[in-house]
Amino acid sequence: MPELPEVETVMRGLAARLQGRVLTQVEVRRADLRWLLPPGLAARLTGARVIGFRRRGKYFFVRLDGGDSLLVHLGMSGRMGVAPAPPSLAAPALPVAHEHLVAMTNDGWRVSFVDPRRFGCLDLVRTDAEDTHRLLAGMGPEPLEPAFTQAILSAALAHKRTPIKAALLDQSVVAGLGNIYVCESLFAARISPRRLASSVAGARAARLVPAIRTTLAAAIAAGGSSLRDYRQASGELGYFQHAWKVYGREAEPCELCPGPPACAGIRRIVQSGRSTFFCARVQR
DNA sequence: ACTGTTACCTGATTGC
DNA sequence: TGCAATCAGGTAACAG
Repeated sequence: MPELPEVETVMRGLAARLQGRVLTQVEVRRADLRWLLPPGLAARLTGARVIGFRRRGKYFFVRLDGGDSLLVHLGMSGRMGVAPAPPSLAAPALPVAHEHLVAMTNDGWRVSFVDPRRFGCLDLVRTDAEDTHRLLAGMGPEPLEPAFTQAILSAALAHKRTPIKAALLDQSVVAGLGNIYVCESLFAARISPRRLASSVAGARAARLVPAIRTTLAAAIAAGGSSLRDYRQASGELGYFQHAWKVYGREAEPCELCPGPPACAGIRRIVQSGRSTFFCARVQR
C-alpha cells in the first residue's frame, strides 16, 4: 500500500528512468480515475522534457520543461510500469490490464500508470504553484524534514479528540503516514493506538517524532536497497516487502516481550473501520 | 467545528 | 470445484 516510503521509492525509480528524457507519445486510455483526468493531458505532456521530481506526503510531482508539473497519487493500487519499448516488428506484448496512461520516451522506453482500483489520480499544476493545488493545501509537515518537531506535533495533537491512531492518519497533522506506518510508528514509540491524541505529550511526544522519522527512513532505505526487487519481473515500480514489527502480525509474539503468559502477543483491533496492530503490554 | 462512518473500486483470499 | 462474501485501504462526501 503506497504510503510515504513506497511513494518515495517509486518516484526515485521513475526518476532514474525518466530524468532528462522527452515524452514523445502520450496516450490516455482511461480518464475516470479518482477524479477525471484534466482535459488535454496527453497533449500537454507530449513533447515535454522531464527535468525534476519532488514528493509531498503520498503525492509526487514530475516536473516538465514547459513549466507544468504532473501530480501523481498512487491511491491504493497504483503502480508505474517501466519497460523497454518493444521493437516495432515484435509480437505485441501481453496487454497490461488497467493501464490508464501510457507514454513513450525519446530513448525507447515505455512508461505507464497502472491502477486497478482507480483510487489514484493524475493532474497538472504549474511548477511554481505546486503547493497551492487543492489536494495539497492544508497538508501537514513533512515528517522527514526539520520543520516536523515535537512542538509542532504536540500543538497539532492538543486539540484532537480522537485516538492517536486516527490523528496520525490525518494528513493535516503529518503528511504521508497511512495505516501501516502509523501502526509501526506507534509501536516504535511505545504508545497505545487507543490513547487520546491530546494525552500524547511530554515523554511520549518526545518519543513519537523520532519514532516516525526512523520508521519511515528505515522503510525508504529498505525500498532503496531493494530497487531490483520491488521492480518486479513485469517491469513495474510498485511496493516492496518490508519486515513489519506489528502490522499484519496478529497473534504473533511481540519482539520486545518475553511471550506468554506475560504477553499475549500482537493484537488486532478495528479503529475507524481500519485494522490496528499493536502490543498492549509495550504500548501504553 | 469537529468526529465517526460509508462509498468509491477491483483483486486476493476465505468460506460454504 | 465454484461461486459468493469478505477484506484491503486513501480520500472525501456524508451524517450526526
